[in-house]
Parts: sequence; C-alpha cells; structure tokens
Amino acid sequence: MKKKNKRPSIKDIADRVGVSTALVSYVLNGQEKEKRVSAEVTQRIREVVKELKYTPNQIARSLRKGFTKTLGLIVADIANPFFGSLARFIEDEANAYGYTVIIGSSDEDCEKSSLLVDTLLNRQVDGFIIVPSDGCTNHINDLVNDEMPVVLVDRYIPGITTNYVILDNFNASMDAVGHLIFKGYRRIGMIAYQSSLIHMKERVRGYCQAMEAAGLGKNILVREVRHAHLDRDMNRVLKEILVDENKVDALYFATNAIAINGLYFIQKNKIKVPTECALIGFDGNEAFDFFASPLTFIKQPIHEMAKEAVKIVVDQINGSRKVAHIMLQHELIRRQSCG
Amino acid sequence: MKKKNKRPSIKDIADRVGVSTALVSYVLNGQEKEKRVSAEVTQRIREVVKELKYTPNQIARSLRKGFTKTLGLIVADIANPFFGSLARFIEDEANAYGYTVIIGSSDEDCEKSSLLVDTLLNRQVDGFIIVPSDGCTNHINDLVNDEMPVVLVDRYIPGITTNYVILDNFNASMDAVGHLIFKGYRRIGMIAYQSSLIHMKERVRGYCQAMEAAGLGKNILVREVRHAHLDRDMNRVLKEILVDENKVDALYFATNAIAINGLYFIQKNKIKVPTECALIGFDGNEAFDFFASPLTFIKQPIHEMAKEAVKIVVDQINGSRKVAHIMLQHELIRRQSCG
DNA sequence: CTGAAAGCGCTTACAG
DNA sequence: CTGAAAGCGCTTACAG
Repeated sequence: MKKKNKRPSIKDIADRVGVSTALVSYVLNGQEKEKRVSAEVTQRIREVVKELKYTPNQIARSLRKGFTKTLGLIVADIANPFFGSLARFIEDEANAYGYTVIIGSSDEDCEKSSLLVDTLLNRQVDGFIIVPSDGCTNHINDLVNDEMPVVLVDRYIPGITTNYVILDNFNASMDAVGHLIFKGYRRIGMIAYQSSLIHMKERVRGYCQAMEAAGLGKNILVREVRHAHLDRDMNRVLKEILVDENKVDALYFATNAIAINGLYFIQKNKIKVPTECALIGFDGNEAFDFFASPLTFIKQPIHEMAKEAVKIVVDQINGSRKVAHIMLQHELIRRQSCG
Repeated sequence: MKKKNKRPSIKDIADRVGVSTALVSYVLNGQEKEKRVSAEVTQRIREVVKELKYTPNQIARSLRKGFTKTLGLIVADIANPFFGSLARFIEDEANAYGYTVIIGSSDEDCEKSSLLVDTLLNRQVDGFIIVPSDGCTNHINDLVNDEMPVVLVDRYIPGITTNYVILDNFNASMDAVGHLIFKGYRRIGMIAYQSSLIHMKERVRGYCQAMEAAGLGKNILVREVRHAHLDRDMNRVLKEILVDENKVDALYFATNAIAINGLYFIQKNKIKVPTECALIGFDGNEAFDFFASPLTFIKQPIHEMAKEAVKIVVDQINGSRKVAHIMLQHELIRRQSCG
C-alpha cells in the first residue's frame, strides 16, 4: 500500500514556493491573469509543478466541485461486437469533451443494470448513457426524476420522458423485408428476441407492416427466442421451420447475435443460401462476410449514435433542459444472401 | 446541473436521528458492534438511511481513505473481439472483488497509452492492468518505480521487473507450425506485426524454431506488416507471396486482426484453402468459423488470463510484494484449413 | 497581488 | 455508549 513517494499535493508546491495554496490553484487552473498572480510567482509555481511532476488529484477536485467529469455507460455486453464498437466510439467522443467513461455490462438483466446504476451513482458520475434492459423502467425513472442527465441508446422506454438516440427500427425492418419481397420471396419468417423492449417491437412491427402491405399478411411468421437461452431456442425454432417443415423461403434475423447463431445452424445443417433459404441480418459483423453466401444486412450508424449520445448527455450536464429524441436511419448493405 | 434533490449526506442522517456523524458512519460500515453503538440508535439510523435512500458518496470516502476501489485497464482496442472479451472477463472478476474498472483504448499507440495512464492516475485508481504498447517502457517503468500495483497482460516488457500474465507464445507458435509440418506442408510462411513487443518476437521465434527443428530452415519466410497500415501492407505482402509468386503452401497469421485481413484477401482472390494454401490463425473468432474452410487456430485462455490478472493486481493492492509471472498454455483448435 | 479560512462528505483517533 | 474535531486535497469567496 505505501507508495515509495506519495504523490505531491498542492500544499507541497505552495510550501516549496513559499506561497499559499490559493495561488497554486489559480495558476494550475490558468486563472493567473484574472486573479492577478505576479509573473514571478506564476513562473516559480510552474517550475516546481514540473520538478515535482505534480498532477492534480481529481478525487479531491471532484469532491469540492461537485462533478467528476465521468460518464457512466451501461451496455448489454461489452464483448458483443456491436456494443464493443459503440463503447469505443463513446469512449473517444467522451474523451474529446474531457470526460472519462466507466463501462458496465448488464447482460440484458434488469437487476444487474440496477446494481450498475447504483455503483455509478456512488461514484458520482455526471451523467449516464444507458442501453436499457427489459423491465428497467423503475431505476431509470428514478434517475430521470432526480434530474440526473441520462440518454438512452439503441432503445428507449416508452413510459419515460427522457433523451434517446435510436435507429428508426420500424423503417429499417420495412426496408429489409421489402428487399426480400422485391427479390421475389413470399414466405418470409422473422426471428426476434422475446422482449417487450421497443426496438424489438418496432422491428417486428416493421416486418408485419411490410408483409401486409405486400398482401402477404397470411404468411407472417415470427418466432421468439430467449436471450438467456439463445442456443437452445434457436435450435428448436430453426429445426421446426427449416428442417422438420419447410415453412419459409427467407429468414430475417432481428439482431447480430441471433443471426450468428442462425448461421451456425444453417452451416451445420447444410442449408443452401439463398436457394433453399434467403437471409438478412441486423448489424454488420465480420462473420457475415465469410459466410458461404455473404449476408445482406441492416447497417446501423454506430459512430453517429455514439456521437449524438455523448453530445446530448454533455449538453444536459451543462444545463440544457430540452429533451432530445434522435432517430437515425439505417443503410441496407446488399450482398449475396438474398439472391 | 441542479438536482431536484441533492443526495442526502451522512450529516442529513445524523441530524434527522439526532446523533453525530460518527455513529452514522460506524453503522454504515457495520462497526456498530466494535464501536458499541446502542441497539436503538443503530436501528433508528438504519431506518432513516432507508427512508432517505441514502448511499455513500464514494468520492468523499476515497479521498479520506486514500483508495478508490477502482482498477485502470488499458487495452489496445475495446472494439477488437479479443480485447472486448478480455475486458468483459476482467470487469466481472474485478466486480467480484468489489472493484470497478475504467477501460481505455491505446490503439497500440505509446502516446495514447501514456495519456491514459496519466488520466487514470489523476483519478486515483488503485492499480493497473495494462496491455503494453510498443515502446511504452518509460511510463510503465515510472508506475513500477512508484510501487503502483501493475500487472501486464498479453505481453510483458523484458526490461521491467513487474507482474505479468501472458500466453506461452513460443510454445503456441511451435505447436501451430508443428501441426502444419505434420500435415505435410513444407513452404510455410508467417505474417506478423512489425513490433519489438515480446509476444510478437516470441511467436516469430517459435515459428523459426519449429521450422529449423524440421530441417526447413531454408524455407523460413516471415513478412512483417504495420499495425497502422494493416490493409495496405497485407495487400502488398499477400500479393507478393500468393499471387505474383507462389512462395508458400501454408500461412501462419500471428494475430486475429492479421488473420481476418488475410481472409478477406484470400476470399477476394479466390485462393483455395487448404489446397492452394493452408492457413492457421491466432485467437478464436466467429469469422473463422464461417470462412469457406473453417480456420484452425491457437486458442488463448482469455478467461483464465483475466482471472489471474485481477487476482494479482488485487494482491498487490493488498500489500503483496512478490512478483508474479504467469505463463498460460494455448489450445490448438484443429479444423479444415490445414487439410 | 496574496493569505487565511471554510467547506465538499466522509472516517477515525481521541476524549469523556 | 457518544460527540467534537481533525484531515484527505482541492477550490473559492472574502479580506486586506
């Protein structure tokens, strides 16, 4: 525990120079002009700061100032490529504003998410960027009611009036399914998470809408799988609709993880894409590129999402009271999996 | 900035109950027995804590106690799947010990790494887990000389006596190349990063050793590519050895990112694997599974690496002075890319 | 131009 | 069993 040399404090500098800590603080914060610190003293302080390799203790500063220049970020799982990139963009963007970010993974589990919020609150983060999990209404509501700066990303919670930046999931789904229809597929199935989260609902709604608009309402086939039992559920569902019975000629996977899982099944069962079944996925992924028939997919503007989220939360921290709802548009990346 | 209700402090509780802050602190820290706080007061304090939804301000606590229960983690890039998983395992492991982790990405850039160390130092992290970049000797040395708890992961720096947990890269390389030789390949090339980092040197050394041991010393062919210009360099190198001239019948990729990049080239140029060129990679990756001929690769024990790293740094924080050098063993995952 | 002092929210030796 | 007080390392209004 004992460091060879405990880090120097502002007091050490003041003593060395022979002035009060106030002057050191002023110089350190570039206020030597306003506070009219003499040129010699300023100079001398600068020297000693360098000599002692002084760097300010942000903890003390935070306690005094009431803010920490820290953002709390809660994602589903930092090891998931979508959230990994999102986190990386947020990290860079936040740094540009002088903020450090503390990341936590919720595993889409509401309890974990709530615990993370508590931890981050105790650590006095100045604001939150949250990918909310299913059923998280309560603790996010508490945050919002406390007027803590919050921005939800990837999804929002309909009951809560707060900032969010999301993809236009409905439209993205419409586009994906529309593309399949345009390519001539009629028996198009969708695999989605069993979730009451809005982004999932919207993706399903977009699918249904596109099907109905094309007069294919009777062909609507949505199978839900559980996040916590993805392998098992995917296996059961795909076996049912692709192997035991031939229920679809195209499949739309609602997320990255669902798609990857589906591709394993399809590869293992030697189902030919797109001849036996066309495919379309959500979010880019290197794995999609190497699949026998590279996957057509909905690309999310992750960088922009990160940028907007950080901007909004920083604005809120700086006192903005307006509520921002940002809806971004996707890009459809066309490749071979849809023929 | 102004919160509707500023969070209650220990003082608010004390006032409400009508006791001093000392008693509240004792109860909050479960010391009511040692400090002999009366049962009634303890009870009353507990009630008010609940009523006011009080949670301690860790910033104040940290300032007073001199530690923050925070770990600083520096990886090359959190968006890279290898570092993403590593970070996730470290997060979980650290949480189990009561630590929060702050993650930063260095992009293998020494300057960025140094800046991150400064930021984390200012934030008074209790210890560091670092994936060192090329040329980072100086600032890591400073940390070590200051007796700051540090553990290096994935690689270490030969000149610095400190803790590390790494893969036995030499042995892993020997095994990978040995496998190719066993499968009958003779003109085996290797693509590695241009780097003086020990993990890369060891991987190259293992390759050379395996080649020489098999009497294939004259066939040794190592091409180095730059991290910052991966695309360009890979393209040039692969064009040279696979397209313009047929210099190898097997290729060993020294990292995940190099392998992925190589696979794009091979896919684009329609080179048949393993008939025209066998392949072997480092680190698992979903993309490897979907490549036309699923890649044989060296699997690193990421979870164990994370576990050891956190354990070591926490031990150091708790006062341990012994230096730990952990070398983990790989697993060779055999699939179709080597015939 | 500079210093003494209060205070952020805690913990903890000390006194009673 | 309990309270008054010092102090962690800063910032900042106030006084001179």
